[in-house]
Order: sequence, then structure tokens, then C-alpha cells
Amino acid sequence: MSLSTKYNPAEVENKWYSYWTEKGFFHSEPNPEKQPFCIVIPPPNVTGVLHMGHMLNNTIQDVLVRRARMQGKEACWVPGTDHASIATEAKVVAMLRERGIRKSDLTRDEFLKYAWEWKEKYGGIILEQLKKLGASCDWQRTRFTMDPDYYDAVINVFIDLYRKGHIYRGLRMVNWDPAGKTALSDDEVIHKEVSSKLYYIRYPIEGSRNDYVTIATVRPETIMADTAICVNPGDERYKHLKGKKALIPLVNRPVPVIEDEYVAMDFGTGCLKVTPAHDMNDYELGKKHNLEVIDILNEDGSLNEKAQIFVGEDRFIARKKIAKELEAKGFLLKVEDYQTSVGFSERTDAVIEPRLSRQWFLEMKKITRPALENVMNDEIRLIPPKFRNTYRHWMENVRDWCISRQLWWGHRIPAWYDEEGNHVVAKTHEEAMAEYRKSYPGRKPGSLKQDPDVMDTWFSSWLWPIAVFDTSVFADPKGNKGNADLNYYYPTNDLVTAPEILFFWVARMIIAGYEYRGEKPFSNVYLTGIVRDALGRKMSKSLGNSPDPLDLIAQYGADAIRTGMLFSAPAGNDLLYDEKLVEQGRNFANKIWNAFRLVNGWTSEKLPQPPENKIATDWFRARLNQALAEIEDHFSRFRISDALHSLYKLIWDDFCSWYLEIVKPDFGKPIDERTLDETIGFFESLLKALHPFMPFITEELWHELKGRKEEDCIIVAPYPQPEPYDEAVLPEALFAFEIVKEVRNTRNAKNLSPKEALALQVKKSPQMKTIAFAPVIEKLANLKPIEFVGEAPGGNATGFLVRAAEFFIPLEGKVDAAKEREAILKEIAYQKGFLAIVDKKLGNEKFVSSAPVAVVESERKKKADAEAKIAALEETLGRLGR
RNA sequence: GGGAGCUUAGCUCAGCUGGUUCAGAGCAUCUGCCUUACAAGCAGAGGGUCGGGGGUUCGAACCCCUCAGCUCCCACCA
Repeated sequence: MSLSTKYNPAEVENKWYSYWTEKGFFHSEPNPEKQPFCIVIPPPNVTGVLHMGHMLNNTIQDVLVRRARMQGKEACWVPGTDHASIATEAKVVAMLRERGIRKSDLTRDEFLKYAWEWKEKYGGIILEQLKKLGASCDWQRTRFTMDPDYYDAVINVFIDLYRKGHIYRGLRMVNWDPAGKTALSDDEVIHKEVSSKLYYIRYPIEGSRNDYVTIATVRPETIMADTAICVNPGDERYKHLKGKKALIPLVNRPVPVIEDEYVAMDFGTGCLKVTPAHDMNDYELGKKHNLEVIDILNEDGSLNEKAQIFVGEDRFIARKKIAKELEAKGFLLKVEDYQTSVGFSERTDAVIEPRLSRQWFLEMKKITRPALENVMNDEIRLIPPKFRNTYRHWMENVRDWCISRQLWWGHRIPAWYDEEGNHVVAKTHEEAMAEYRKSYPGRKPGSLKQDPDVMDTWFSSWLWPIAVFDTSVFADPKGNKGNADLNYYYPTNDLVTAPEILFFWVARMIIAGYEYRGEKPFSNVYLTGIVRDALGRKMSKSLGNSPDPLDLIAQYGADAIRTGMLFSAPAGNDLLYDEKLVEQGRNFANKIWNAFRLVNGWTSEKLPQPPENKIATDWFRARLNQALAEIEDHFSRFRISDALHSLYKLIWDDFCSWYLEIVKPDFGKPIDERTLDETIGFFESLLKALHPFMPFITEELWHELKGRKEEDCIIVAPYPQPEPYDEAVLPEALFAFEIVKEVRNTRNAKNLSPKEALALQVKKSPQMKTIAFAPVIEKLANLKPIEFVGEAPGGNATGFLVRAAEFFIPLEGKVDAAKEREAILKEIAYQKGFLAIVDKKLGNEKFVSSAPVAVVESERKKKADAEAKIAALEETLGRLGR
């Protein structure tokens, strides 16, 4: 059978993926005989589709899981999806709008029915896509954060934390998203620098004819909500205003002039309008000075009747109109361009409105301590460690977490209200009634109504590493010891995710882990970078710079994408994606494929093993083990990209370019049995080491190479362990390869045919009496047997130096003596310069006395070598000469 | 405003405790090859005063100071 010169991934990939699934290789059950290795997937949004970031992230997870599986661990990669409340709800709302249905026309139940329909239809597409990538997830364990038992777990956690006194309901300034019409947590607000205007507005002083104060604001539309003017108590300019009142322009309402250190005298006019309802700081200031709170905005960001003017107008339109009117009436002194930071909703991109509202909060400070300590003491490792500082900073300054969202899609808050707004927290209406009677004895509950809001998405996903195994533990956190799965797999091993959600998710999982298990949820957190395009721009739909991963897989093969992404993806560093990387991955697969074709074509006979093959096998065995140890080391430090590089070079350079070229028999000739066996053994070790990175081609070749039975799969073959090896052979090989390169170089330079066998002479010396790799060198460089000579030949030879050894290639009639002289003179000059530097070092008393002996020794050796080289070169020059 | 990090070959990046892994890798470039595994390839080559300046040291890409540029995170200055 003649095999194509190109590897064709498409059929191979589908074949093996279904086979692996059928055979249940991905499925894991607790096995006390084996060490568990577990990764929980960062659950993608249930409505999501695979993008390049997922590709990177999941490739890394798969590499770790496959490697652990081969190492004989009970490897379990738990997949699943997140209900992603606001993101999914937004999509459902948009879908309904397209069908001409408004959310506001639906009841909660009707809406949720649509939402579930949508979820069933589109949810989990992303998981199917992951299969194309080769992800070896335990699909039987697929979870969803709104699975019924998971849903209950979230509710139970809310109730538990409430009972512990960590959750409270409060009237607070929250980040209000006027587009989503919901509160957001601080973390969901993205601050961006925007250019805006600073308006200088005059407020007349009550009871005076011409006196006024000027304030500077970026939000003139909120002046109707002002309840004070504030100046710094130390500000001489405004001393005379003490105790007076200022009149708000347009509405003419008097507000007091107050004093507070908070006001910076050097900013703007040193005079601040205080708007407690629409500014976080002003709210605090208002509380301190007992100011009235006037909220002039509706939940959608339009002005309400308390504004008195421009009622019903959107806040930004109102801003323009008010500015115009202020100007028309002479209140607007000037307008300046101004750079300021404005908060935007992470999900809807609307400008956040600080808004006073009643929300549920989790008091973070009470439960974060173990989460901080155990990252700082490396019980949980962050990789790369630079994120520890960021993490600490966040933890130390953590603020209460607003966990309620004014949405329908999600876990509904288990709080119940009577008609006066008194609340109890309980799972069901019945329990709520009982609770109510206890909490409010003697009161009639009337009909208790459940809070319409749901919880923040992260309030469910922070339970992920526990809840994917056992959701019952939250119902009874103290008494429930957890099921067998949880006890076996938890704490999980590695978590692979993006730094963007370090606080959203990772930190909170750690908090929940300690709160509910008294133990970390995972030991290592590997933080990937962001996938950017070749120009360094973030990949985004709007830029259209993100390739479709599935197209790429179809075009290049999953193995190619996986390696392509990992070639340039050190932990924590952004990955500049370039299709060239994927091409490189594809070429690598092709290279391996062709190496297989070569070896596959050999026929073996019981022949004596030629010396070069003996040398080659001994060398490659050592080299392989050296590389395996190196790879082991890379993995232990999560240097996955480096591990791949090591393998890439081992396979391409050492195995293909050197080893196979040495043992390759002449065309049509058989190879000795022993060498072939060893070669296949090496090939298999390489395939196994490579399998975590390139699962498909390795599985295919694993079967082809020895005609293995289908069920004998590489996916569960033992991962190759580095063994002790003969270190001495490695420098020998490098020495030999250098000689080969020099000869090839000479051929290139002198235009000599590779087919013509050349003679090579070595100058004999006490250090240079034999060359162990001689048969190898002769074969690779196409040489006649290497000769040892007493002295350099005359002018009809060209030469080169490798380390301190001198080599000559006699070339009757093909040597330009003048050019040779020139080259040698150049080399002598270089060596002399080098010698001078070494001499200077060695002549330095302080160096000799304070540097370690080994370093001084090595300098002495350099000196001796250089001197020997110079002597040899000068001798050659002499012979070449006149 | 606070914090973290980065600057090494044309590009993307390694370079651990200061000293033979010390100036590296991959890609790109150049030269020669359709050599019967592979042109998605083979063989070779060129390319960097390690951002600038100063210091510590016998010795600095690595430690310290300083300047310049870039990136990210956090933060309520109107």
C-alpha cells in the first residue's frame, strides 16, 4: 500500500474520537487503587460558541488530563455549562424581540419557558465543538449550573449564608445598568476613559443680588437632584458662604452650603455640588451631613417627575438640553473638555448609573480569610505567580458583593415578603410561612410573596468544583460528609482559566471551597493569556479578526491547532495568534507522518548491526531520556509551551534529521532487525510523549506502527518515564554532528557534489586519538574512512576546527591557497583576541582569588585551548605558505 | 491616584541562584538542492553593544538607582 505523502487528519480524527468515547476512555469513577487527577472545566456560557480563547484554554486542560491518564492516574475532566444569567437573558430577550414578543408582555413563567426552549435548542453547542478539538472530557458527568439539584444547592447556600448572618438586604448605592435594568456587582463594571465636558455652572446665593458660587460638573442633568453645595472648610474663598443657601438654577430650589474636607480646593472651582442619589461619593457625603436624597431617574435612565423639568427624557438627551437652557439663562459660565473615567456594564455596555436601591449583599470580609491565606502561602499556586499580588490586593480590599439581579433567568432569591415589606428567607412558601411565624410572632403574614430577583451568575458557579460532584452537601453543610465522588476527586488538581475572571470566579471558588469543604478547591491555577491577532488586537466579532475554530480544524486538523496554539503560549502571556502557527503544527504532523512512512517501508533481516547503527541507537536512547527528563521538568512548572518545544526539537531534529538519517538503509536494502526494533521502540516513546499534545495522529500511528489491535490504545498507554542514561555519549554526538556540519558546509562553499565521497583527515594529538562516532560521521557526510595524520597536509587541503581538533579535507586542485590563508589569518586574529580577554581575566588577582575554582579552571582551559588552536593554525599557515 | 509587569535577532518569546547551556529557540530572511520519508521538505548561512544612562562586583541580560516607552489590574476626585 502506498501512503500519501501528506497526513490527512479529517478521517482519523472522527474515527478515533468516537472510538475513545465508545470505549469509555474518558469516563472516570473513583478508584481507590489509583491517584485521582481532576480538572473541572471553566463552564462556558450555555449559549456560547467556541472561540479561540476556548481553544487555547481547553487544549491546555486536555494536555494535562491526557498526560495524567497515561501516567496511570484516575483522570477526570468534568465538563459543563453555565446558565450565565444576564448574558443568556439578553439573548433570549433579543430572540423574542425578533419574533415580535416583548419581555414585558410575558409573565415570569412564560418567559422562563422560552428561555428553557432556547437553552435546549442552542445550549451545549459549544460542548459538541469541544469534541472536535479532541477534548477528553467525561461527558457522562456533564453539568449545568441550573440542573435541578444544582439549583437547589445554590438556594441552600443562600439560605445557609443568610442564617450565618453573612447575607443582608440593604438600601445601597449600586451599579445600575439602565439597559439591563438590573443591579451589577462592582466587578461587572468596566471603567473606561472617555472624553466628556466639564460644565461650570453658577448657583445664585439665596438672599443676595449678585453673589453666586460656581461649581464644575460633568453631569448637569443631575442638578435637580442636588441637596447641598460643599466647600472645603479651609477654603478662604468661600468663608463668607458659611450658613448660606444656594439656589439650584432652573428649578430655584435652595440648598445649604456645607463644609467638608473631602472637597479638593485645587480641583475645578473648589466647590462641589452634592447629589446623593446619583453619585457614590455624594451619597456618603450626604449620609455624613444628613442630606436629603432626591432620586430623579427612572430605572431605564430617563428623568422622573422629581426632576421637575425634562421629565421622561433620557439622561444624555437631558444633559444636552439642560446645558443649552443653562446657557440661555446665563447660568453656564463655560464648558471645558475633560477626560474622565466612566463605568460601563460588562454585558450591555450601557453607562452605569449609581443608583440607590434595595439589594441583597454578601458580607465578604467574613468569609475571605482562608482564601487569602492559602494563596499567599502557596497552598494554592497561581501560575504565573505574578498574579498573587493582584489577588492579594483584591482580597484585602474586597467589598460586599451585591448578589441580586433584576432578572428572571437564574436562581431565584429565596426571600419572601409580607405586604409591609418584612422578609424571611426560606426555600419554599411553606417554610417561609413557618419562618415568618417565628420571626414575626403575632403578625399576620397575609400572602407572602417571593422576591422576583435572581442571583448573580457567579453565585452559582463559585460552587462548581464541589457541586459538579455532590450538590447535597449544601443542604446540610455541617452534617453532610459528601458522597464518594466528592471525597475522591475533591480537591481537584488544576484549574485552567483566564486572568480576567480571577476575581469573578477563581477567588470566589476558593472562598466557597473553604466555606463549604474546609479545603481548597484546587491546587494549581494556571492562568492563560488572551488570544490576540497578529497585530496584538483582542479577537472580537466586531473586528472580524477571529477565525472560526471549526473551520481551522477542518482545514488543518485538530492536532495542528492544538500545537499551533501552544507553540507560543507561555502561562499568563497573551498569545498572538497567526495562522502560521497552525501551519507549523500541520507541518509537524506531516513530518511525523512521513517519518512513519519511512520506517514503515523498511524490511528487516537478521543481519549484524552495523557500527553506526549501534552508535546511533545508544546515542538516541540517551538523548530521548535526557529530553524526557527535560519535559518532565517543564511540566512540573507548568511550562507547557516549553515542553512542546522540547518534544518538537527532539522529534524533528534529533529523531528525524539525525537518528533516522544515520540508520536509514540504502534504498531497497534491508535494515538489521535489532536496529529496526529499537527504532520502532523509540518511535513509540515519542508518540506517547506527544499524545497529550497531538492525540489523533499519535493514536493513528500507534496502531499502524505495529499493527496493533484496535482496543490497544495510546490514550491509555503508559506515559514514558525518563530513565538513567549514558551522559558521556551526548557531547560525543554533538562533536560528531559539528564535524558533519563543517564538511557539509565545505561542500556548499566549494560546490562539491554530495555524491562524491570526500577524504577527511584529523590531526592526531594526545587529546585526539580516536573518534567514537567516526562511522556515523562517515555515513552522514559521505566520507571515506577518517584518517589520523601526524601533521597538516600542505596547500592542497582546506581545513576547519571543531573544539580544539583540526580537520583537513584534501582537495587536489580545488583549493585556492590565497583564500585559505586569508581564512586562517582571520581565525588566528579571532583566537588571539579571545586569548587576550581570557589572559586579562586570569591576570586579575581578584578574579583568581574570589571566583569559584570551577570558573577559574574553565578559564584556564579556554586559555590552553586557544593557545593550542593558534599554534595549530600557524603551523597550517606555514605549510600552506610560500 | 495606587499596584503589578514588560522592553533580548525582522517578528513572537526563552534565558532559574550574577560565572560553559550565555547571548538562545521558533518563525521569517538569504544561499544551494524536485537527493526514492517528507518542497507542508532537505542541507547550510547571516542576523542582537540584551530600551538609554549611571552604580555595585574580579565578573551584569540577570542586582541597585535613574530616565524613556509599552501593557495589564485596581480605584468614587466632581
